[in-house]
Amino acid sequence: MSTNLSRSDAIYASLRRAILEQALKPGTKLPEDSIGDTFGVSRTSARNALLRLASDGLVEIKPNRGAAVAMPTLEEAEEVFALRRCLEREVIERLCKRMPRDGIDALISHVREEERALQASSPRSIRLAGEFHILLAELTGSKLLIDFISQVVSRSSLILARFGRPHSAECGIDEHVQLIEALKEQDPETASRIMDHHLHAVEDRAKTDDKDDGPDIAEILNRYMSASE
Amino acid sequence: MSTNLSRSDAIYASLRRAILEQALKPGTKLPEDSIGDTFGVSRTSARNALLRLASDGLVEIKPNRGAAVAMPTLEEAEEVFALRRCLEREVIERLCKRMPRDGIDALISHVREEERALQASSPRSIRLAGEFHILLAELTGSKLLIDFISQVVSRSSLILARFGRPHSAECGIDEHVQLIEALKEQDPETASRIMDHHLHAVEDRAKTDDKDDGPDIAEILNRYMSASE
DNA sequence: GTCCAATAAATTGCATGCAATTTTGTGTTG
DNA sequence: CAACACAAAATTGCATGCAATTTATTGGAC
Repeated sequence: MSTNLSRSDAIYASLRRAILEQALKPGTKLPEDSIGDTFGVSRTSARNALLRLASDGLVEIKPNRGAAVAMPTLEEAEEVFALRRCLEREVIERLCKRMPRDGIDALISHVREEERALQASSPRSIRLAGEFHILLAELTGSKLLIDFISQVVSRSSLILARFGRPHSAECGIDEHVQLIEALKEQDPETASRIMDHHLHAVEDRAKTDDKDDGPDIAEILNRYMSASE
Repeated sequence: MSTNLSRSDAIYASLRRAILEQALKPGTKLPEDSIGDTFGVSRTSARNALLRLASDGLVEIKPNRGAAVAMPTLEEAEEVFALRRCLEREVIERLCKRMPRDGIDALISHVREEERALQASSPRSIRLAGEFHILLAELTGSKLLIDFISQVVSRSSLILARFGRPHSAECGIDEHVQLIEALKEQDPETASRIMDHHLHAVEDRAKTDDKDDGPDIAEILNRYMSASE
């Protein structure tokens, strides 16, 4: 474990990543004991991490029944995307008013990384696609907006994992490129239109009905645990 | 303790209420041991409740330093109100499109309750004022929107507790009444204008600089613990 | 009086164990 | 075969204790 991260922080990061990269599928049980064993810690730390993931909406905890990766319904999917559109519109409006000095560069750099991950067929590409949107929110400088965007983006990923084609990224990179171009021009109308179009495309991609079962939890967590060291 | 509520649920509810009614002021330390002692449970349950309150933004937890009621800065205050305006606008738009069958009655009933609490000079009036907004969100039927509205309303209460006059409610009841009238007419423009005006008024009221120190934690928690039984 | 170091006290991070609850497996019956 | 009852196993909710960290107190020096 890294010196600065508490045990529960490390577990949180690993589980989060595994869920967002679709290695842990919706519905996958996450027993405290198994997680604790896998990370070589007690249930206490595992439980803390699960509580945090639950508040992010990535995990569902039912009393006396344990934790599992959240299983969004189609109804919830509608809600998430509707609210996401509202929030991302707000992000775009704010960024057209005020884009930080290195904002455009950071976005371009991020898209580069998305491209590299996609070419390498790395599972990271799925997570990075979502993180582009979180980066947009970060550029607004509003902590609470970042938190809310992060939640809707995470939930979108779950929806994709549940209802979309296996291992498909939720965003097209070219759509991100177009958005950056519009943000450069600081035209709220165009940028908002592109974001709206992009989010509808994301939503459509997320709603192809296709499901399969996931492999053994410890196996997956081992991979993600190593990655966080 | 109620039969259906877990220990941490009961503690969460009591602490939340105490914070929202301004009995526990921003910055108040919340030691696990004290809370556990007050409620007659171990630290485990106290810690779980604190973690939940932290994810709501009502409590701040720092590693190795413990938990305290959140202390919003003026900067955070700006953010919260800006985002709140965006979200409440979304609520209003949705309610003008679709108001549930008993929606208006529920709102009127709630305002009645606000009035009664205000007449009785009950600390509940502060909490109820915020809960009017949460009720609006509930009428949209969107779980996630309720969650986010709940967070911004809670944080607004903290801001008021920090920067506003002592024991002042964040909303004028007449403003709520006006809003209900506008929702009855299902006119999104008017309703949005009134809500915006209302939220600016709330924000102004929240920014009178005045602070004082709070009394003993156990004393306050005892009062709120009894109330949850 | 202020400042510093040492000590004591308070508190958190975490592991562990037990009781309660839920899930799974097995055997019996129709 | 399906349905049911019961036992065993797995898991959660929670309390408790210990080590680590932080905060408060005390005493001494200037």
